Amino acid sequence: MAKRGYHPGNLREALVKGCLALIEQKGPTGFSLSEAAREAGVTPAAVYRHFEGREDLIAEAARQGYDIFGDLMEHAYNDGQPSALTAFYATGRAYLAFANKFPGHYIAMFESGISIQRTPELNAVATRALGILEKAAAQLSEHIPAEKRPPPQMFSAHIWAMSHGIVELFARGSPGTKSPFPPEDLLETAIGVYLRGLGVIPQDNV
Amino acid sequence: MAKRGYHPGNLREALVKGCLALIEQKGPTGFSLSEAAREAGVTPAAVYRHFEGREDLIAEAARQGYDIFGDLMEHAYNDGQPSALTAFYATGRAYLAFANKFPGHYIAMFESGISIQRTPELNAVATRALGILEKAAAQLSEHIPAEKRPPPQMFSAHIWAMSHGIVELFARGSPGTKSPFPPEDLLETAIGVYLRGLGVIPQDNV
DNA sequence: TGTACATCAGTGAACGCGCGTTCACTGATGTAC
DNA sequence: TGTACATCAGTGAACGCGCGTTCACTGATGTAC
Repeated sequence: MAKRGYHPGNLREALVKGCLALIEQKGPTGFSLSEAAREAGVTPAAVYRHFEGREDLIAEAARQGYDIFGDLMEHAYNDGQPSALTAFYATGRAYLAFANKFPGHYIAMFESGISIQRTPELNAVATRALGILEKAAAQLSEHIPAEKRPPPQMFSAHIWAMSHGIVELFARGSPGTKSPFPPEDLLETAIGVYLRGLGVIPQDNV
Repeated sequence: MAKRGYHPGNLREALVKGCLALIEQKGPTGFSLSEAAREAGVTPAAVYRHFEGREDLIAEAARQGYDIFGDLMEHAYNDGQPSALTAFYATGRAYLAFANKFPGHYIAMFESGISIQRTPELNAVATRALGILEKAAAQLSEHIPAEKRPPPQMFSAHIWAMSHGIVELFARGSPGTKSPFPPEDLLETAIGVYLRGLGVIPQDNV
């Protein structure tokens, strides 16, 4: 029988889980390393067996987040095939769904202030996830009349920014800035208007 | 001759200023009340003469931010008159300019997690500022063919989200997510595409 | 199968530190006469 | 103009607290023979 708080082999995961729970409750800087240890039922000192400190712990949470995020985006993208349009919409929706379903990871990734460049591994996993959005954008942009086609990178940056903005302002309990529209509708409509502006959807086909 | 650190009459402002500097350097939760006091050259206890605590101090920074923001947006809006289109573009640009020029205020307003509902005064000043964006949107939406006109609130929510997303991801040193495009261009192009999608700008007029 | 030993992942005590908050205090400023 | 007094905005000492970090330690697990 294990002693209270004795987690051989899985403390690392338990700490990340506790960290995520705390991030959701108190924000990325609203808790201490000791608190995270307590959450996992363990002495603060034990944390140092697995992480260099608080930042390192959050970076690991973000890393896992980008992993999940990448998978989600990839699935959405593939499910939308072979239509470039459907695939593109699906990745947008997946962004929002991810933020809803994994708020702790989302915060660790986009609001905690930890750098994507922090470790090569974090960089790689983030690049992969965001690359899928760019791929979807590139594919769709082939359908755009050449003379009004923006660079696909700009294209995906726009959609990313829009999704992120909607999440930040309207989807999470961003304080007091509720809009009268559900965030999903907001995003859906925004992408629709945007794509019409690009000529990907015909003007009449409203 | 005043003693070192003796600020009769203006400590309140000095504290807000110090707080803004610290927010820029360390983020909205990266400093303590004592640090803010030190920044203003004053004992921690002195802070309690003017604020209830750290949160209250940040709320005041946000309040001043919304005030400035409202003025900026209003000027931009008025300068763009009488063209609804020009006025609208100008408010979008003003959003970005504000984030650039007053990063501390911007963070206090949109990233510190303090609620717009915190005090009636904060609520009022925020509502005023954001109302200008809605006004510009409403005015512009009169130019949109009725059958494809989204509610102006949705319209302004889109532009707000897009601006906010661009600021968060690309304009401030958001870690490692530099895009190859200047944020101003990103926003300008995004709004252009979006307005084309709405039919406010003719499709050919690219 | 049993024993001896190395490794590993935790404990818990200890440390110095800066924090938030309170309190009686002090000295500068403003006001009445 | 001078004086007495109230008010106001700061000081600085004190407190208890939780934090991060270190360290020697312990006992469970895995491995060799």
